[in-house]
Amino acid sequence: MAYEHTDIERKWREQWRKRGTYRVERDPARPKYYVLDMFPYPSGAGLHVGHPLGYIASDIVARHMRHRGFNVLHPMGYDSFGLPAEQYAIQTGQHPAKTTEENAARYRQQLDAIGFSFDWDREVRTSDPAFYKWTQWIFLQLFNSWYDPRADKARPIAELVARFERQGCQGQDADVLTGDTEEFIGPFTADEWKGFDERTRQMVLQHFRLAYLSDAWVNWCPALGTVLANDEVKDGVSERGGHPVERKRMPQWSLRITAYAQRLLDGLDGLDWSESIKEAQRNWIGRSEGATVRFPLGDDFIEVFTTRPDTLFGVSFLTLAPEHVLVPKFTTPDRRAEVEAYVATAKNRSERERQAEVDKVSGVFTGSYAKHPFTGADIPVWVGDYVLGGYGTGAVMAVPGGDQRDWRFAKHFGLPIIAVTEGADIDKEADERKDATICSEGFLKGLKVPQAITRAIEELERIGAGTGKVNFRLRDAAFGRQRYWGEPIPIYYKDDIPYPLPESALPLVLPEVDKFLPTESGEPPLARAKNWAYEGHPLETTTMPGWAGSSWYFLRYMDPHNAERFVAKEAIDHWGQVDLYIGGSEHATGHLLYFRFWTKFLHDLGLVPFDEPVKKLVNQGMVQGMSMMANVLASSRNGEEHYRLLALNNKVEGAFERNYPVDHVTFRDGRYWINEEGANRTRSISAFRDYYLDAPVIELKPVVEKMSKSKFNVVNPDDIIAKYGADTLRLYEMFLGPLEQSKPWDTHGIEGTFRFLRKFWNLFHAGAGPDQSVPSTHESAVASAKAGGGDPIHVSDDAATKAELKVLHATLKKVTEDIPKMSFNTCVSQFMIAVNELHTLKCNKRAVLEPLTIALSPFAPHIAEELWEKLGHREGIADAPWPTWEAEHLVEDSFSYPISFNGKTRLQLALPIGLSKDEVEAQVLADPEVLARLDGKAPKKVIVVPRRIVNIVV
RNA sequence: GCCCGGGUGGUGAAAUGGUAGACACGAGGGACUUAAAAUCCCUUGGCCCGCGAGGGCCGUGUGGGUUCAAGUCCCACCCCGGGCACCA
Repeated sequence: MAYEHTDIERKWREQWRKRGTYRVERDPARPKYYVLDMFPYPSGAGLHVGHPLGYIASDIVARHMRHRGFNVLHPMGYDSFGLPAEQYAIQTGQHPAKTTEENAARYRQQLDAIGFSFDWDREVRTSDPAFYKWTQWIFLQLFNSWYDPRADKARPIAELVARFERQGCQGQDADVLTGDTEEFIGPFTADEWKGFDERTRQMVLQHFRLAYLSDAWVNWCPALGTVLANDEVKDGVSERGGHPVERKRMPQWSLRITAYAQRLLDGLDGLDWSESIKEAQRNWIGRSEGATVRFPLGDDFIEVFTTRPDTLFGVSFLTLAPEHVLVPKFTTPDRRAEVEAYVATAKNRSERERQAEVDKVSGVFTGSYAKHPFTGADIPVWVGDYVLGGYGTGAVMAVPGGDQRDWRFAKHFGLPIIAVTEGADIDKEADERKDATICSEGFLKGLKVPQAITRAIEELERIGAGTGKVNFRLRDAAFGRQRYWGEPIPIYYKDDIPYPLPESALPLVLPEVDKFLPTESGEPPLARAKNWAYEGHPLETTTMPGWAGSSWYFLRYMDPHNAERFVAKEAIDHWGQVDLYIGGSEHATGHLLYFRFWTKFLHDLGLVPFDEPVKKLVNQGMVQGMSMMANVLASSRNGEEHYRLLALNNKVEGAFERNYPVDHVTFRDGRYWINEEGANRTRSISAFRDYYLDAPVIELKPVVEKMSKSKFNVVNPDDIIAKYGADTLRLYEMFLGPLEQSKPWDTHGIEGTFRFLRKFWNLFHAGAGPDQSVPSTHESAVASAKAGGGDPIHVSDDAATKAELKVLHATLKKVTEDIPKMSFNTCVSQFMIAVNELHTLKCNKRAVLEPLTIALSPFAPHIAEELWEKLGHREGIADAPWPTWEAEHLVEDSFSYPISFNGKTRLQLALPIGLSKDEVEAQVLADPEVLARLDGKAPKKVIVVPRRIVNIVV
């Protein structure tokens, strides 16, 4: 009978659900394995064929490990808070919860159709109060913790308070872990602490809490009533709507991830992650060693960070960032107007812009002079937007002789350029070499750069003008969003001082609001809620960002229904770290860094026994779409002829004989783009051409680009499954190429994997019925399936031949070795080879087909399960032990040696396996053809690699 | 500019330093069929010689090198993709 994938797959989807095949319980008797996919956001667009790529790979590993006797955790859920649902809500008034519910249902339907072995009983959603109760709870732990530099870990804030009461804040404690914009808090004594009022105490503690409220620079858009991310701002206006955006200091919740910078950096070394992701994280954390230097100015000072204290004698001016807090103080009255004007424009430019426009030098003199700590010379203080407020101290000591940006600034404003290194041509450019010798006058003269750095730091520390310091590029993470659809932050305000909600008040459930927009006065949407208060005190109105829930969700899967704890200790102890995490590389520095940060924090509190969430990380490549571009010759109104590009997402042949939906035509990037899917109205291509282009087609060519709805090149897995089945889809996605690589999707290639499954099926059914050569109709297949799956298969219980066993074991070996290497494409190829060979051998032996079915089941679970049942098994295939390969079946009697002359293969010679090197050489040199080629000459050298090659050098 | 990937047939690709192009698509030819679909068989990197059996030369982005032997290792460069960047 024919391979009726639709019926088989429907049958097993139901059976697996009924039987609870993929439900998983903790089993201490077995070793555990945790396979996780990156948390998806259930978007309204549904899945395209690129999305399941990683899920299929992880499913294969999960199923494989289960066959190997592991207790496998393989869950799925939704990162269901997020912007798209909120935007949709703003536009339509539909509650985001409803949109989210619908989208999740659609996702589920699509995921189910692919036959994943997810344990859906463990599904979690970040927008579910039962889940975000614990996200809020972790936030409270962060709020109630500080980072103790002595222990190098987070500790309860109560310990810090006790410490202040005992000995105040001195030394190391006073070296507070400030966020990027906090003002410096000086040391204080225990008595001073006791004398502080509540407001001051809370303010001081904000400087230590790991979740803290502080004033931070944000891109504020008054028209939208919201804060925008850097990439939502272009040319000083919002990308959406073009409203003006200003840089503004606003109270913002932040997480002190900077406290973990060094540990986040160090932890990377032990991880089995791709080097590119680890590098991206290292760059993002951006550790640099150097020194802070204080330049006195009146009763105050300017502190800078530099990696080159050896160039101190080359300092000719200081530059402050426009947003630096001391700018107003150091501006002299005669300069005030000019400085204020400059600051007003400069600080409103986004950081992106300031960084992008390298050649535009701008700045202004404040009128003040600071004292050089070594020479006592007067150093003019400037303001320049090439200095960023958020990095280092927001001020630089400018060394035009040693730093190209300082050099450009000095050239532009005619400031002195002092040579700091020997051999520098400072008229042309700064000398940034790190192997130079210092030439500037002073005690560093003649030293090499590294020695000079050490010496300069010693001197700075000796005279109390500075200290050696490690600086990080990493900044604290903004944690508040002026949005509705996120976790409410469990904070209330009493006399404007933030206090945490008690644990008993969690979850703080997202309130109903009349509109999902900011209030008229610019408050976030939550300010619209009635009675948004705790015991009469107003509640925080910002919500958490998208990455909050995803920073710890992997723990919740271990114990998803626990109402008492975020996860039970026994569950964490059993499941431990994620053994394999699969997802896109776009999360390199966002999610994956926060994920590690939260895990380390929870580890510090003794809540989890490990401090890295993921042992092995694999990034799947992108599946790209294929767009067809047509070059057409078009005439414009003024009569000029020029080429236009027209894109189609279909094959070239006959493209212009079909009808195209006009509403799927867009003009973008100077091109027309058409899509032929989903038409309401259609217009023939000739009419289309007349209407739009009036032009003949000149050329058609395919273009590979991102698969996306906006490019009309999306391929929906549902369509593929309807035609070929989920097993074919799974195999084909894996067959496309290495998992990590990006590759274009071409539906045409799928025929090969479909044919393979049919051939595999036919191995069991050849000669099984009178009509085997004639495929049965769809109706008859349904009927026989209803009869109880008792369709005849035709397998023999005879012993397998040597040749058959060789095919089987070669395949088992390849697949067993390649799955752990994530090399799934080669597995599929091997299955194809096996089936082709068994077909040639006319093999229908149970002894061969049964183990092969188990090996195939992680890749194509439906067909495997169906055949498994037909082979007479009552238990499902999921727990069938993985068949092991045996080397004895792979030994050959002879090996066909490629005989090469000077490295070029010229002939083949079959020789028995057991021969020694010398015997091989003797036999080869006795061969008539070899002799003929040697033409009487003696070979210079003969290389014999047993079972590999013979190379004759002449 | 810096840091990661990657360049192999018409296409997706394979290849512990050891027969480059497995496997699959597409294409061409053939069988079966009234026909189509499905299935099966053969050919398929390029060029050249030969009626044929067969044989030769070239070939893994480019140029060098190491080696008996290089897609694979080393050096220099070019191109494509991704990330980061006035980071002091």
